[in-house]
Amino acid sequence: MLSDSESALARAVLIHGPISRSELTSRLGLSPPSLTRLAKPFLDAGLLVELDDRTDGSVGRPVRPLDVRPGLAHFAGVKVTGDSLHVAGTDVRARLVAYEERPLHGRDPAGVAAEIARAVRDLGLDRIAGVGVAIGGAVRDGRVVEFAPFLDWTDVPFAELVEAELGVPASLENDLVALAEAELWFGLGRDIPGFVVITIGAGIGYALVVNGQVVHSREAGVGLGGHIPLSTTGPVCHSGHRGCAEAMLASGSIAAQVSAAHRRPLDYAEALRLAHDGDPAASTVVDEAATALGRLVALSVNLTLQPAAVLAGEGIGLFAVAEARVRAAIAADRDPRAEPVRLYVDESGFSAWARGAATIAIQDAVERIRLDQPVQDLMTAPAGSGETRGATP
Amino acid sequence: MLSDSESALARAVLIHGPISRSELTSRLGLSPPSLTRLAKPFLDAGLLVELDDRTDGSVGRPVRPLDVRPGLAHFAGVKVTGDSLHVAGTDVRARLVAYEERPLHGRDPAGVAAEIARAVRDLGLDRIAGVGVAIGGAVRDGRVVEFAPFLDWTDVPFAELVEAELGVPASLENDLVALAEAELWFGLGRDIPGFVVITIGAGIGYALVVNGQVVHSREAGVGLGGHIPLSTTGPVCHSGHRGCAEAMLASGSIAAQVSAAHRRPLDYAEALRLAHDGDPAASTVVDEAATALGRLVALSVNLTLQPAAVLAGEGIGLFAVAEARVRAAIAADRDPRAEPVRLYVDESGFSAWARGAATIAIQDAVERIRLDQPVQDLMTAPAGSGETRGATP
DNA sequence: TCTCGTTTCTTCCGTGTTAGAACTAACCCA
DNA sequence: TGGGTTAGTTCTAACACGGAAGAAACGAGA
Repeated sequence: MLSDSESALARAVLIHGPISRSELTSRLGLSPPSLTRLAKPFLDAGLLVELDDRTDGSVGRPVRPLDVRPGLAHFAGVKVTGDSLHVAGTDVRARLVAYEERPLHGRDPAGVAAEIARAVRDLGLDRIAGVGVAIGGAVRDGRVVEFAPFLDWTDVPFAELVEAELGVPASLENDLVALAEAELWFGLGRDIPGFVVITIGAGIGYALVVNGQVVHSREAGVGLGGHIPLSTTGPVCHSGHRGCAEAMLASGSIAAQVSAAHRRPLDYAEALRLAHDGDPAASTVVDEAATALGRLVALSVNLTLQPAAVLAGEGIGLFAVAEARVRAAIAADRDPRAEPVRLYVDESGFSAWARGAATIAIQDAVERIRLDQPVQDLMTAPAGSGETRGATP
Repeated sequence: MLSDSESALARAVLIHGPISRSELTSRLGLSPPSLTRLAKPFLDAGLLVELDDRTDGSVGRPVRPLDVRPGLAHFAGVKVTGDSLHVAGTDVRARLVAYEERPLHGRDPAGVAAEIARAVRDLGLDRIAGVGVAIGGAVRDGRVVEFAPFLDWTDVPFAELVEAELGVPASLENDLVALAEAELWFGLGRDIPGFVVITIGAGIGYALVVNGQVVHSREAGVGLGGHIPLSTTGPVCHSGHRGCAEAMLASGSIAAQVSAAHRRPLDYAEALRLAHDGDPAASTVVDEAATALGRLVALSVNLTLQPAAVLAGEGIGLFAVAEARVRAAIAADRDPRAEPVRLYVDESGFSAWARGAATIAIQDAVERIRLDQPVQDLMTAPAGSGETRGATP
């Protein structure tokens, strides 16, 4: 187990790419001697390397930036829905190197674990140091699914099952928490200490980052953000809320409204395309949705006091079609004296979920680092019973 | 300046009252030897004392709980509005020992500072170790008022002015942040790491605590929580929002609605009394307000993922009159799978604001502790230019 | 070409914080 | 009176950290 400073160093190099010791001093609040001392074991173990970044024209001794050793490891991330697996292979920085989507043939935990193992193996990646699994529902300690409504699971020790099938450490997390962690480590959060995450797609998801930490409340698993009221005239969601976020923004609801207007079945992509092409019925629905999205963003940033938002999810195409409406709705519900909301759109659609899952595996791998062992052990370390993810109350 | 562990010890003893070293080990994550070592300088300096809590019947050596030395110091807290000062004298745990409200005769900063000094002196307390000032508006570094709309101030170095008048270290903070700090240190937050704070009164205030930290965003000074839309049919606030939190909940708005219905001027207290006595017009207005309050609580806990809320402010009487409506409205906007919202009502009305201000002074005094000086210096230490409150970006 | 200035990084070393082991203190109970 | 139990202390080794001074590696100018 690493000390706090060692963890901070590992995280900073992982997140901020090649970075010199001198820049790390200010970022970590440590002295130059400490950085020399802390970095050496990482270099000796082969986890970090020193780039010889030849001179950039400035005077003085040239910097020797530290970076993660190239090709150190791969990670896998799996988002599990009720009927499909979305599987990503990534490098240590959660950049996609492989991605596949495949249907899920059953819901019993052992079978799903086996399918995950097969899908991860089929990615064909070597040196997989960990697999992250993201799931809609409540997760305890990164190991156990407390409940997952889409899979009908209760208290399933799923990380164990995946580890047994795959022989690689597995990490479990709520899908929205995982996505927020990905944005915090490898997306927007590298520069901003707090923001909300809103996902649109089959459902509406919500997560929150404050003071550089993802809010790990049990609330996160329940999906409270999905039924925030946004319109008094909109359609009704499955739970009976008129004009709630799900009713206004879920792809199925938008497709159904446009289909009804056109009296023929249309899917979400077609609905967006029609709106983009100026079809009046589709435009009305999409404009209402965009206004609702803007209201949701404004409400959440106003109430969380975080002036930034990440929009993601497989239904994010809505934003491209109606960006102006979204921004106008945000501005309308935002005090002009407050700073404008910074909006970041993650265009990667569904793969963002799997990338979030991989981020969880990466974070757990960082916690597993042992500097007194050769580098291979990062990949072959037994999945300890002492995993700490989510263990803090 | 104290080390991190020393600060943690000071804070833990201050907040958790008489507390044994052994309990502190688990709370601070330190070993018994460390607690012996850390506590000794505080005892030697006379800041803490050892209670000899005689046996409670359990076996083993009896505990020697640590506590703050009784009568160590007093603090003053002042909430400044556009036309009044609310001045509290407290002990080291922000418990009121004196309270006074007086009109403000002018708005120029020097004059206000002089009136504050006079009011604090008139409390008649000895050993005042610091004065906290809470103000509606944005505050920088705990020293400067960036802007305060009710006072028409911009960039006023107000802490300096108060220190010059009073000869005691002064600490400045936004009023809602101060109130949230008070709840975090001496109220609800002692047991719960995250909650929202909603105040009702002349205006509607909002603050947020996550992971044991008050969110110190610049947003806090703007008052974004006050104009959250809560009803489509309610009255219009000064800024033109129909059914916003101010329009539904501010005491002036409620009084005006009831007055209009009765065609005679009534104040807020009378409006509440009429509603309590079953007057139909007043009941309608108050019930709508209670429903709006419940919606606001539900929205904020749902979007901050914090299942607890503190209600405070001088208009809090509304809750007592219509508690059932408030709770019903919360439940209606809350997913039944989520845990129920824990509601804490701070009944102390206006003095809660001044108590918040005193809390800021207490926190700053803890940061000023020097263990190598006799205890008197806590009270006579010069107000250093190196105050750190709010200095972190 | 040689020195000087500049910036980065390292070595050496003193300081201060921490916890493990063993111990003492202070009680209850039989 | 002596054993059991829990609280707290003393001693000490480990170690993380930063200050001071120095080394490394460059550009710039004489």
